[in-house]
Amino acid sequence: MSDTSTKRDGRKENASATQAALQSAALRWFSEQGFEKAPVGSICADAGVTVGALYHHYGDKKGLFAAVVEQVDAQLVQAAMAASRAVTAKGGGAWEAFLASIDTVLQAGTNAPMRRLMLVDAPAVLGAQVWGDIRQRQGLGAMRGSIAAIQANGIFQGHDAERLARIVLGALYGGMDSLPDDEAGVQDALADTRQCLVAMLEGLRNKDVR
Amino acid sequence: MSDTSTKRDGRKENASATQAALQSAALRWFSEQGFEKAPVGSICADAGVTVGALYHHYGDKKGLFAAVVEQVDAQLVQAAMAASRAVTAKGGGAWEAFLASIDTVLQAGTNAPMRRLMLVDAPAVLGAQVWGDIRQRQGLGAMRGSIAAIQANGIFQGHDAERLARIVLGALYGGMDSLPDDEAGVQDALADTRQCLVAMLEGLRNKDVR
DNA sequence: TAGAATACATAATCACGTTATGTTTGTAAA
DNA sequence: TTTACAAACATAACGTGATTATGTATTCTA
Repeated sequence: MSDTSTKRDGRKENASATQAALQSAALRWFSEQGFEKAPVGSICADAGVTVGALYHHYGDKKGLFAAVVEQVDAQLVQAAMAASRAVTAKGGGAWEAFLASIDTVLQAGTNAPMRRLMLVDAPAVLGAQVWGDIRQRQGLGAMRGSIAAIQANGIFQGHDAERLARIVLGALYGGMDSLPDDEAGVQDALADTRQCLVAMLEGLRNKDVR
Repeated sequence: MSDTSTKRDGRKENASATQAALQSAALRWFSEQGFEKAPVGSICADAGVTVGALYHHYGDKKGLFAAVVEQVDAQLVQAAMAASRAVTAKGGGAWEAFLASIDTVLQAGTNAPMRRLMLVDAPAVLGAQVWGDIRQRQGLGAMRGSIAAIQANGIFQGHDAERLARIVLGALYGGMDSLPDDEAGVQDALADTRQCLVAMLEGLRNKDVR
């Protein structure tokens, strides 16, 4: 009588529900207060569970943090790829699609708390190994893919895609750092930042290095 | 009888001696173990003082860390400026002098522990305010000065020097991130990284943006 | 020379992450 | 149906390490 396709494990449903609640509460605390000043007790209280649940699912505080970081990073990659595809769908070339994805990341960098979470706390808290793995799966991997794609179109030839990806992302992060924290005038700063980045990329594009 | 020019405060001498010992020990612990895994007790034991001395001079652990970071950053700026001046002294132009200073920073980035200390731990531990002030006084300020100098030579015109400085430093840090941790092959990677960076900068240099 | 301030040392204290130990509940086998 | 087992938590200590409160010696100043 028990249809195996509809038979679901009530435990797993509950578990993923508490995981979602924990990650949601954790995202708020981590982004608003930073990793250090976000007590596990507060996060769990917000999520409506006890610390036991947290340690059962994530092992430790860093584990929960890693899950949050990867989730946010994945969403950003999705948005960037969507923007890229939108340009392609409208007949844009690989280069324009590439720039569109960069624009998306820049726009996301407008959010200061998110910037700290992803670019400041994440590398420090998670360490080179864990953070490196997450980057490879998400942002860095996507950027490397994008660069490899435009390299296939004859652009950016002659250099390691991995290295180019890191340098481009670094410049992108530097540009995000130059954005003002307050809301006013962000769009102007954003436009100027974009121009600088595009100029550098165009230079890299057209130049036959060495 | 007391000659004011030679009369020195014995307390201050002792104080600066313990500060030097403290910062020296702290630099070792912070660079080798990272800020988190460097107990104040161990640092003080290495320095030959008790925790009372640390809290008397620096207020808290972060205060000591900030002092170490600023000291290291200042030394790097000194080295970069020296390299730049050396090029100028040999008849090189402003552009070549600029590239020489960048080379110096890149070379310093070869040291992985130092990279974590200055680029990973520092922003996370000190926070945007304190770290931003240190950067303005040291690395970022120097880079902004260099860019303003070459802008005076007709290069990099039409953009905010502050923004350009952040973007260039970001690209530089991204390039440092792409360097292998092991010793072998660092020089090759360094050379390739340098080529990428120079190409981007040349692009920014020659392009009349917008 | 008295007083004040600096420069520490020492010994609690306290916050917070972690863990050890229960308890419940769903589920699969007997 | 019952038994057993494991996942999914809750609860209450525990331990570590940063901070602080307090004491003391030394040096300068008035």
